[in-house]
Amino acid sequence: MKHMTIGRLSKAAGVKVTTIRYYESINLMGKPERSTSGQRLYDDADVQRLSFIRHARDLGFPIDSIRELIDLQDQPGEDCAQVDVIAKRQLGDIRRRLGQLKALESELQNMVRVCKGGKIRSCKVLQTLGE
Amino acid sequence: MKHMTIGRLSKAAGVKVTTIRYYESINLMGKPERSTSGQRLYDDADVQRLSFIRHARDLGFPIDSIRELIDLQDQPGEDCAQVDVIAKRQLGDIRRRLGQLKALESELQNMVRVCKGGKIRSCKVLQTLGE
DNA sequence: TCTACAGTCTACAGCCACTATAGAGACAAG
DNA sequence: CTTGTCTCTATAGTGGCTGTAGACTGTAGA
Repeated sequence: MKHMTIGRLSKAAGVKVTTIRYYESINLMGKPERSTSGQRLYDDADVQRLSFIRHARDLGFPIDSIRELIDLQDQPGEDCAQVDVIAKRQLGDIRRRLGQLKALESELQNMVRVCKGGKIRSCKVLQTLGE
Repeated sequence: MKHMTIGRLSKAAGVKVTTIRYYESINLMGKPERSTSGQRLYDDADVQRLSFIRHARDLGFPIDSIRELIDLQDQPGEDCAQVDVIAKRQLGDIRRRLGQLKALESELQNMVRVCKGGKIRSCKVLQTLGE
């Protein structure tokens, strides 16, 4: 019994309406049934799937990884090693970005700290950037 | 005396040729002189400016902030407070992203740690994502 | 001088993951 | 019946580039 409009799915899963339609257009969400007037109709399974996607997106998983994870979910008898690979790849990605950001933070912090005011002519921040 | 081709500028500043042309198209780099056959010609001032841009990009400054910084550079008598504002805004940005990434890292790390192998049916990682 | 081959040119499409906009039709509450 | 909210499609824009196609130019070696 599908009865949920896209707006209610949106609230239930915490994903914007436009984003849901976007997910449909890239086949991340399947094509839903339609009412006689053409409105999309969803059920609780769709809420589940969309919540899964949202959580994974919140954790920074790219869409393609999410696609892989969903495919894997449909093979409950297989070994979960591949899931682990995807999650660890994502963790590695995040750690790499963390490292980069930390380096940027300290360089920027240094730049800002040496600024004692004054004219642009002698601005340490700009000088550092120009090096 | 402008004599440097775009390829040599590219190497001198560490910015790809296509990116230089892109910067020109968005008016971040000015329109260069051309040789009789139409090739772009640059000089050392262009190397300086492009290096400045590159360093700022490496630090994650958005193009629009870089535009502001370049504009400020052209007013050496003004107070550098505005430069400070831009740099601190960028630092704030980076710190916000750092905070987010750290949160993601620990959540992902937890997910991966509880995985003891087994079948997808009982995969903790997928279960956590589905919640 | 001929020939390779690297470099350069323009113009446009594609990337990711959406977001925004326009214009029209559908539905629920008062 | 009106008002306001929801939904529909289609298309363009975001940021910061990257990739592709097809043509032209410049240079080094045989």
